[in-house]
Amino acid sequence: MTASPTAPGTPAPDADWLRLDRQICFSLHAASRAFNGVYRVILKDLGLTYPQYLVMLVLWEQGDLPVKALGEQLRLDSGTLSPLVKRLETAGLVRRERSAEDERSVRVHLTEEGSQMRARALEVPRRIMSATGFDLAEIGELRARLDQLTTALDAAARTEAGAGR
Amino acid sequence: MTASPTAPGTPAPDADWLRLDRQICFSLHAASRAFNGVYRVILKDLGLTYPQYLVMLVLWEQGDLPVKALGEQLRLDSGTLSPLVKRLETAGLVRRERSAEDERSVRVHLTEEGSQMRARALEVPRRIMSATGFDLAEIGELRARLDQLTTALDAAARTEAGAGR
DNA sequence: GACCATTTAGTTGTGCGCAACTGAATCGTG
DNA sequence: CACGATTCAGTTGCGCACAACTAAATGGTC
Repeated sequence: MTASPTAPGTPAPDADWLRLDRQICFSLHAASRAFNGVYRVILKDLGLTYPQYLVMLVLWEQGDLPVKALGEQLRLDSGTLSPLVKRLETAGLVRRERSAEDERSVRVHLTEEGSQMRARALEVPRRIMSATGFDLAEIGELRARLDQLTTALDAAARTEAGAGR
Repeated sequence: MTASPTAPGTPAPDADWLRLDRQICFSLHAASRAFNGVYRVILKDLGLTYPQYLVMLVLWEQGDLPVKALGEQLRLDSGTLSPLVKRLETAGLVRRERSAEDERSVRVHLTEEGSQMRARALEVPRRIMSATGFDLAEIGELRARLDQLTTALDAAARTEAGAGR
């Protein structure tokens, strides 16, 4: 089906590289979107998008944090986080407060409603797990691979970028 | 570091599930964005975004196709493809033509410039490969896993969706 | 204390992704 | 032939992601 169309023994010609290129990166891209689709369905009850859910997970786990710290953990910059957190605030789940010590910093606090949502979110992971059809070991293995990949890609993006920062 | 914070012998409490959940889905999400970042750097010379590059790959491989067929192969709907293809047309890489037999269908044709770009794109896969730090076998393995995951997730999204179509 | 570089959020603009919808062409069935 | 359902592309609206920028606060150095 997706097997090589190349005659046996022939080194992969450029055309095959383009095919392969599509396959690997596309697989990742497609898997990411598929995950997003499942989350969209499961999170609909909570009224959260997947990135919003990620922010809530971090807050539930670590308590109030500055936007900066959220961005570091989720690898998102203020251009993404600022409007996202603002939407969470509009939904009544968080509150933003300028830090007293450092007026540049904005801490994101959970509201009562935001804290209470955690209880309703507890079932989400299990539903996601079952949707993948993978067991814990397989997921762990895949996760390790992906993290390894991300690290390599991030490093490559910096060097490929020429005189990268 | 990311190891379980749970006391030995204790069955993972719900809190740990929320942690794990963040890790697996987040890993995939992060890897996908990291890939996108590398492509952004590498494709800048060609003036393409990653999704635009995917469309060009399909056209280089299979020749002119209706929008519908592009969407099936890339798992994208017209809401995404229509403006994307329009941008490719503005860039002079493709041409859109209503099919004569079926006036509903629009075939996407490569222009001369679009066809010629293929030669310049041939080096892209190798640069991407080297950016991943993975060899062919590892990539193939990862791809198989991801495709398996996508299939499971797509199916789950349909059934989770309640009376899903 | 004055000045400049850095840090931190936020804003703007562009593109992707998807749900929901519109409109035109086609097909099927009576 | 007529009429309703379906198919296909496109549009609208919303949210995410990121580059590039702005604005305010902070820190370091002379």
